[in-house]
Amino acid sequence: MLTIGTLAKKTGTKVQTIRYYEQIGLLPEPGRSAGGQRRYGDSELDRLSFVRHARQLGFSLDAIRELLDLSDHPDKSCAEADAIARRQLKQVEQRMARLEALRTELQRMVHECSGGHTADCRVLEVLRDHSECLTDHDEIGA
Amino acid sequence: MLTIGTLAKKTGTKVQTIRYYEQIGLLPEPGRSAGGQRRYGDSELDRLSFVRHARQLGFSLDAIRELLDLSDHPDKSCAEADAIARRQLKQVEQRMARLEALRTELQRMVHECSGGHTADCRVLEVLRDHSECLTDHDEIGA
DNA sequence: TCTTGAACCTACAGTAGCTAGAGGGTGTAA
DNA sequence: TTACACCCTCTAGCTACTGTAGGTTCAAGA
Repeated sequence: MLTIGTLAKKTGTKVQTIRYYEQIGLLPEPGRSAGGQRRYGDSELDRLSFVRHARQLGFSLDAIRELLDLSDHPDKSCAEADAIARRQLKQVEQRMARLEALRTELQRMVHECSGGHTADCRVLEVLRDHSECLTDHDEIGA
Repeated sequence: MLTIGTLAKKTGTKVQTIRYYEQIGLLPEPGRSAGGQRRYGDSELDRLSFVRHARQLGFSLDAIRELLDLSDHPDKSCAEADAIARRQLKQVEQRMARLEALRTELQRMVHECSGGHTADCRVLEVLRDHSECLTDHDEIGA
């Protein structure tokens, strides 16, 4: 039986995060010691590892909830899990494309800056005048 | 003189967001009509455009605050603005590298999925077993 | 001049995914 | 038994907004 601190160390999670996952129903309520402290077994360790790995791959907690549910029902079709992963992949690709455009413009700003006074700063100038912008950014957020 | 709604349309910002920027001190308090409604001039339009453009490039509101301050002092050295932009560029490059790794693993998951039952789903299997993971992910978040 | 309806106002709550702190209780080894 | 690391709950905070409730103002048309 593991304490919450041990589970945290084993999974690279903060203690508060584990309690948070329990609170939002991502992890089941664990058993408790006589004094009321949480005690975990291997199944909880596996479940939390699953969650952390999925988080590291950028899945949202909602998506992870779906994936966990699928994982709990081995007879269900795999198609749904596949769809979630594809959706995630698409999001990652979109974000990459967006960052690519940002990188280009930031590089331009930085390379053109000659290092004088802010009055002539290319960085500020580019920010001031959107029309100089080579790329279109409809959406905000990386 | 522009109403807040017109300013919002011209800059592609939501009305609430403009009020929020004012609240956190990113935009100055504007003049008001006799009835108490906000009225904006060209300087506010420029300032908000600057903010939006910087946001679109992924700068944080804190970074934008610094950039605005520099922009307000044309005699200051450009070096600081340059440093902020370089920091941002670095962040973008780091995020891209991270997304690249995620994309690789997601592609692997998706390509290996044969479409049967979740019991044999590669997607879930990969998530379950971190040791199969080709990449290291210390940090969470794109 | 009056009315209508869109646009405005403030204040507060909610979003994701945690993280930190206060103030107190538990578990274990010396 | 005492020390001390660890655990508990509860609440608030973070970023950058977004939405809602309940009420007021403005400008155009009758």
